[in-house]
Amino acid sequence: MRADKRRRLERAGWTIGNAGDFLHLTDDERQFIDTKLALAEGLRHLREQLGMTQTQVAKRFGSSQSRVAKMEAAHRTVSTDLLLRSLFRLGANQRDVARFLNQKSRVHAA
Amino acid sequence: MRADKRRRLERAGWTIGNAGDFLHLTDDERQFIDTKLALAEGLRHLREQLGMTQTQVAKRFGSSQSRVAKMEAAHRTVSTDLLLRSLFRLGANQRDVARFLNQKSRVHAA
DNA sequence: TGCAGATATGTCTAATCTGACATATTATAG
DNA sequence: CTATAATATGTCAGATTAGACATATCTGCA
Repeated sequence: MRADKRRRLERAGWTIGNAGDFLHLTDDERQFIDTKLALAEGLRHLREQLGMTQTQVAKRFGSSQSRVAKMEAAHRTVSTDLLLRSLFRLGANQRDVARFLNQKSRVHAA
Repeated sequence: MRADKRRRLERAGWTIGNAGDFLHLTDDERQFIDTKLALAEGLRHLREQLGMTQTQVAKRFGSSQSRVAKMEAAHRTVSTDLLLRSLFRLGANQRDVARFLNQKSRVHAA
């Protein structure tokens, strides 16, 4: 992995010291992170397709813009429960979610 | 929905008074529950395929048998984060998870 | 029936997540 | 550049979830 991916993970709240540390993640932890990132990206795409701002989405969710930003960043304080519920609230269905997961992972082992 | 489904949801910890109450769930909440049930079933099938008991799985997870039982029951005190992490720990990958989601939901609107 | 292994349920405390809010950064128009 | 809308980051208190443990129920089988 290089800088771009690294930055994404760090922005997502994963405390990563360096690439070496990253490699300490077990395979299943990596897959879990990939899954979260996939859902987060799906949420962002869905919102953009709907032509909504994070603030508008937040209002619809009864949440705040900052939480929506964190959802889309797959921040560590955001659970997959929240991501899934949010996707469904924006009109996605299980098949859509499955499609997001099958999309090639955006983060690969270094 | 009928008794069997109803019982499943109740066992899963969803406080359901009656079918009418169930219908008060919004569509997105129903989809979220379906998703959780799909992951929970996937976990049970995976464990059975591996020929492991809940206790063995618990040991591997560093958790307890009771937690594993609750995972497989999609109990309300179990998050999708825990279900996903557990699936990956048992060797599933994102594609497998996506397949579980695409499996026809086992719970349908009444 | 009665025992043993497996699975299910209830409750507790610590850890994690949630929305709110303040504030910072970034992007776009004029 | 410089407003202004949009998005991102940090922190906190209240809500939810995690694992532990006790205990109950279920499932064969002698």
